[in-house]
Amino acid sequence: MLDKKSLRILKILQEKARIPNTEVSRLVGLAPSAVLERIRKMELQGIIDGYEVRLNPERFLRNQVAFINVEYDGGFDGDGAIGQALAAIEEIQEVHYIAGKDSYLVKLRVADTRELGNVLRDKIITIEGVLSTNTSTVLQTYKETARISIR
Amino acid sequence: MLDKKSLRILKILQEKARIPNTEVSRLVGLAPSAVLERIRKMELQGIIDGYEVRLNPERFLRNQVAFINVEYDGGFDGDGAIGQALAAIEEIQEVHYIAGKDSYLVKLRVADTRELGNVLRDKIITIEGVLSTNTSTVLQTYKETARISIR
DNA sequence: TATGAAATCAACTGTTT
DNA sequence: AAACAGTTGATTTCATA
Repeated sequence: MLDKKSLRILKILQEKARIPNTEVSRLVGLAPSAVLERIRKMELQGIIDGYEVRLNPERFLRNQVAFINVEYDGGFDGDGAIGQALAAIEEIQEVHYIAGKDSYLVKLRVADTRELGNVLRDKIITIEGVLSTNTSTVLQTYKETARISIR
Repeated sequence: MLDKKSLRILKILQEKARIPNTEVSRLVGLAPSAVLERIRKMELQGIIDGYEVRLNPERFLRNQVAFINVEYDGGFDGDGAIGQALAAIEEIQEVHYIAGKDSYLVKLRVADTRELGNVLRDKIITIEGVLSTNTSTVLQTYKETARISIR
């Protein structure tokens, strides 16, 4: 479905999404108009979902990462209501429903452990149906990317 | 440190990083050259780390997400050697060292559970010092973003 | 730090192969 | 699908406020 040139374009965009099209065209050996058309097509097909700036969390007081296991009472989770309530919390970056454990795994970013406590107390355990939480705080991050290796 | 206009620019770039500067300038009410200079400065200061394309994982056979707890023998983790070895695995998107548990938490993306098994068997448990793994597979994802709310 | 003018370069369209 | 040429529009620099 995607040929070598398109994969090449995506790899370039994964590194530097704000690169000019003409530079991409030089790198992949196509005319700028051809590159433009390929990118457009991939955007329309939903292969490319968008472009994001990567901000440095340290500069925005979002240095503390934590993962939280959220257990709940099944009676309150119709249509994933709890997952949606968790997703609405701004400090939470990821909400996953985990197989087998009947629980959600949540990733969040806050300034420090004090703020972590506040979010837990004020925003998470107050969700109707949430029974308990189990927090793992991160001491060090060795890798953190949304990149997928393209093949 | 960052005034209202710069925050506004960052918010715009978080949504659409490939937006032309002139359009940003119209949105924030500054001249294009002023927008350019602000963005340049934030790039140099490390506030902006880069720009990424967001690809649709389904289109690249990366639909299965899993979180893996990796326990290890402390004697083999000098200088975070195990964290680094985990980070080098292409299917792994995140590697975090977790407080208290003496373990790593890893997030990965693969095509399916078969591939998950292969990565575990061939790439993770083969790292010297890794004692055991505990995998949580994701059934549904409600939210998944690297965005931080700017303030 | 912002603006505005001017130059360079890129984006985009239409046409052709 | 791609290239080419032409037009529109964006980026960038610089002088100035």
